[in-house]
Amino acid sequence: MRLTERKVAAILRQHSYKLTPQRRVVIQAIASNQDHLTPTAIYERVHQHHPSIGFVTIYRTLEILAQLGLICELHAGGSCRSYTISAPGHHHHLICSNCSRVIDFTGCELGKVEQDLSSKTGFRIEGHLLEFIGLCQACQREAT
Amino acid sequence: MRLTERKVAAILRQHSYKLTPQRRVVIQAIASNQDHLTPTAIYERVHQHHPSIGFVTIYRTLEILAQLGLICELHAGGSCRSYTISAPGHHHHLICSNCSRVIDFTGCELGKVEQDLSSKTGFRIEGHLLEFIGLCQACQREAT
DNA sequence: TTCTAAATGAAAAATATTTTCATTTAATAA
DNA sequence: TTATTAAATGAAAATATTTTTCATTTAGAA
Ligand SMILES: [Mn+2]
Ligand SMILES: [Mn+2]
Ligand SMILES: [Zn+2]
Ligand SMILES: [Zn+2]
Repeated sequence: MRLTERKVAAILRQHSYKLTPQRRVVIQAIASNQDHLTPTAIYERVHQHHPSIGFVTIYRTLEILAQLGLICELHAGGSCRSYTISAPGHHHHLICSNCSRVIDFTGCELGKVEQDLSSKTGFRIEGHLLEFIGLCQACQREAT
Repeated sequence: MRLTERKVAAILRQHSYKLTPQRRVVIQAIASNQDHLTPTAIYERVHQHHPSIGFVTIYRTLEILAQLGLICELHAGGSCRSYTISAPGHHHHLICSNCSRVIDFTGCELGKVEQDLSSKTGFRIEGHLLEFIGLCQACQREAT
């Protein structure tokens, strides 16, 4: 799904959000970059050409765009850092995007993928994190 | 690897770290819990029985324990939240634990795993994040 | 015991994120 | 157009998270 201005405008309007110059600029900053940008990185890029745009607008815009599915949010939510006893490098989570419940599961088959990647990239792979995001049963019901 | 007090003591000593009462308590808090605990959650648990322990000690202790591989750190590093253009729910990263470089890769085979999980748990799965952690070639060399 | 490198807690600094509120503006309909 | 108004903005303050600094205490070795 290329993220054309037209499309963004339509989707925003559908939800009675306005397409403001500030939002255009934020979208442009994200769309024109392959990397994952932190709010601060986005702010800095935007700020160069539009010094009047503040941090608050960045945060608010990101929240809306992510909610509408126009951009994708990784490792979201306040402080997402956490600790657990060492199960060295194997983590498998099933996360409910609504209620944030986390279920651990076992039995992933990533050995093959891991080897391929390792030989292709030269990385010495030490562990992995596999997270599925979705809606738990309770939250599916609740969503009517 | 059960995390016995004896073992922890040995490993700490090996690296000329001291085994202090505060560290005992933090380790105990993490080891006695299945969940992933944020620094704040750990602080709160510890604080109930040992109100004199401060936040700084928690943070410092977590850093050391993680570095020694005694505990496992998830979604680490300051602000780990970031945004990218929508590739709905598919994310595959190869992350260097030393220099933090992130490489995207394609072609994971998770359909089967996803279906199994879905039918086992009732989750409606909408996306996933697969991250391999390791050392990139450059950092392997550097580590001599 | 004595000694000392390492650890601690308090406070402050640095970041990151959210809330509040007065003002401005995009979109729509006269 | 112009008027209307719900939505958006920016500044500032409030909150939350993480790191740094430093004077004091302590674990562990001798
Ligand atoms: Mn886990
Ligand atoms: Mn990615
Ligand atoms: Zn749920
Ligand atoms: Zn590297």
